[in-house]
Amino acid sequence: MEKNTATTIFESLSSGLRLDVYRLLVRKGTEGMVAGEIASTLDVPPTNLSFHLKALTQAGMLTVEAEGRFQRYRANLPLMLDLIAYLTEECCSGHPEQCADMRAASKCPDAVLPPFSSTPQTSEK
Amino acid sequence: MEKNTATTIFESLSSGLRLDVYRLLVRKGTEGMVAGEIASTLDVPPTNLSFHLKALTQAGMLTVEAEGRFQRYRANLPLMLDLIAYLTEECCSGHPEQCADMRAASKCPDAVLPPFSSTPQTSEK
DNA sequence: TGAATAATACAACAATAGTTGAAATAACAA
DNA sequence: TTGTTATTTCAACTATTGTTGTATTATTCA
Repeated sequence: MEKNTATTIFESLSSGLRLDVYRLLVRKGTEGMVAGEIASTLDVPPTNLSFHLKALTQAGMLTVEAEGRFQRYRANLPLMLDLIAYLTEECCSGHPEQCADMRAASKCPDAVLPPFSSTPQTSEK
Repeated sequence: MEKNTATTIFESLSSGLRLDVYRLLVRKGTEGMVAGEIASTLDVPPTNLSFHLKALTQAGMLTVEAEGRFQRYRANLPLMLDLIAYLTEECCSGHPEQCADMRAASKCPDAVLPPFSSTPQTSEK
């Protein structure tokens, strides 16, 4: 993953409203929601929502599909998993026992750090 | 996790420089680095780095420990794992088969979505 | 003690992001 | 066709963030 891709993703989730949108769509899964439905659910002006949907979509966090005059948005979960892999790339490089310690300290020990659990990731700097 | 915690974390990683700092420290593991070492490695003015270290530390992404007149910074990996759990909370609520599909679409299929892995494995439907 | 070093705080300015209402575009329905 | 609905684009304004140099605090060492 490119560094710019990662920062754009983080930027896209750094607003409370955009985070609400993304999490709402994660819950909806493959069904997704159309723009107006999202706007009324979160009680934001359509023009403002459109601004944030654009940011999320350009970051790749959402996909959009036209349905007549509606636009259906869905969360792009695979991209999130790729981001996680990028973040933990070369974690504790050369010292896997440290990774195990940190993992155990999480409230969610079932979350597997990709480079620790499996084949080494290719580092693209 | 509080929503404000999550947006502050994303905000803290939305700058290219702060992302460089975080990833550098993830690689260093429990050893960490002192501020001046980070500044010279990334070639940024100390005053500017200090600004960004403060943001990352206030977001909880870094810990800091005084060593005489040095300040040693380390990445807080457990918080990242908690963030992942928060993001994928209630993913595809009620439709685990969708989660499996999305997971398979990732470049990193070994990355386990926490709420999916802790969901009862007995599939009905 | 006094000089040197590590790091942060402050102030000023430059740059970017967020919100809103009005207007434009495009699809549907009567 | 004409009117209605869904969504986006645009322009203006407000608010926030990023960078830099200087000053300050605190620690080490001669």
